[in-house]
Amino acid sequence: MTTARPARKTGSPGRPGYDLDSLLAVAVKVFNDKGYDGTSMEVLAQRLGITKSSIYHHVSGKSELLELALSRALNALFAVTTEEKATSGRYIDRLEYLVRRSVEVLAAELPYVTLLLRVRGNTAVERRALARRREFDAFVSDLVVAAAEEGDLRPGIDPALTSRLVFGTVNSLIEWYRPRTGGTVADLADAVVELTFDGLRRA
Amino acid sequence: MTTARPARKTGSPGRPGYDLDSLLAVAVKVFNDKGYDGTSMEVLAQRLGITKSSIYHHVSGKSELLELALSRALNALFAVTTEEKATSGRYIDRLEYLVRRSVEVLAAELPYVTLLLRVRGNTAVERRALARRREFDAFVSDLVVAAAEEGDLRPGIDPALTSRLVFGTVNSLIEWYRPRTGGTVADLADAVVELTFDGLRRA
DNA sequence: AGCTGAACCGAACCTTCGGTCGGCTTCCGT
DNA sequence: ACGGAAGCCGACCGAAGGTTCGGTTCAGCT
Repeated sequence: MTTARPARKTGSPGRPGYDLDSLLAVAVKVFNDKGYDGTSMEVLAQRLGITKSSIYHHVSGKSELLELALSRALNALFAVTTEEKATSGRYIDRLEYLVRRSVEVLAAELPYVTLLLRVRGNTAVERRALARRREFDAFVSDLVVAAAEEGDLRPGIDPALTSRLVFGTVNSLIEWYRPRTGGTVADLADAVVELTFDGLRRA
Repeated sequence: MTTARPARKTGSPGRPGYDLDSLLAVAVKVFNDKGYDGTSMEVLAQRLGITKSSIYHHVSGKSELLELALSRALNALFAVTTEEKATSGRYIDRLEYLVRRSVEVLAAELPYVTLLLRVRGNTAVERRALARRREFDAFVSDLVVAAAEEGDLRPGIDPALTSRLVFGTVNSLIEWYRPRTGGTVADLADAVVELTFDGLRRA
């Protein structure tokens, strides 16, 4: 199960090997495979092709790996909330845009977002991440409420419930979506938006 | 964090305390809280209000607790696939019925299904559960394909993708649904079915 | 009263875990 | 050609992990 280690991009001084980013990428993959708690530094080192102690040259400990990964996911998601199309125009259009972009971010940063969505809150690092995630959820929830107030949603829909379901649909992508398997990300986003906004049944 | 232990129903011989079912219920709750790998037998014992070793009177080990819980969830889900309304009639109606009943099962067996949906496949027990879960997924996937062939789905819909999205929506309920918070389970099932089949946008 | 069955306890066991320490190797720029 | 920077290793440690074992407590039955 030992993976060959990647030659780092030349041009920088020092021995070739992992830099923080390439190491993090492997670590997150393993975390997603076995779960954070289920991953020991030992097996992580094996998959990296280096020893346990070498990991501590790059990070201060296991929890820092987690923190770096979670921050990356959260930053990518929050970046969407400040894009222009998410902050102006009719609310249902903002919502559609946000759903579409969320799918795209999720696809682009799949391993990191996956890890984020599985955090349980066992440690301080995890609890901080959960708090930021709730902020993001609130942003979307507000959009649904506003879209309902503008009269663009089907009548009789509960906004709070709806935003959770929509989110659930998007987030569930991590369970099966894998890059370069079938269509493009844009196709995927189209399908999600279509199902969410127009439904399954023939009109 | 020590929880008082429940008095078992009298009438049976032996010292009062936990029986397998009541113990399992607590264990699953803790597993969902902290994750299976994140739960030590020590903290589990604390929450039970008994000692570590006492747990081994009821089960052979940590993994048996997991196995019992996962079986319970899987049996409940598979039971739906043999109900009459899931095996006869137009396929889109079978599908709608299955979605509705899945929501109900998920609500009724919430902790157990939650645990099931978080399994990663680290151990043999987990891998067996994942295999059975894939069987269930295949059942639903076939329904969507058949409904498309009967012409009851919106044109241009990819059945494989759709079944995954629909399932994702249902399964995402475990992330936030809690019993006795707001409406009944039937209301919830209605909302899920409505969003899934008729969509969000005003017609 | 005495026995039996179910549930429980305490202390130990061995393994695995996350983390530390001091020293070595490989590359780049000069 | 050589010095510093970046990367790596092997041996080790204390703590926490799951599990075992011999013995104890408590309720109901006869």
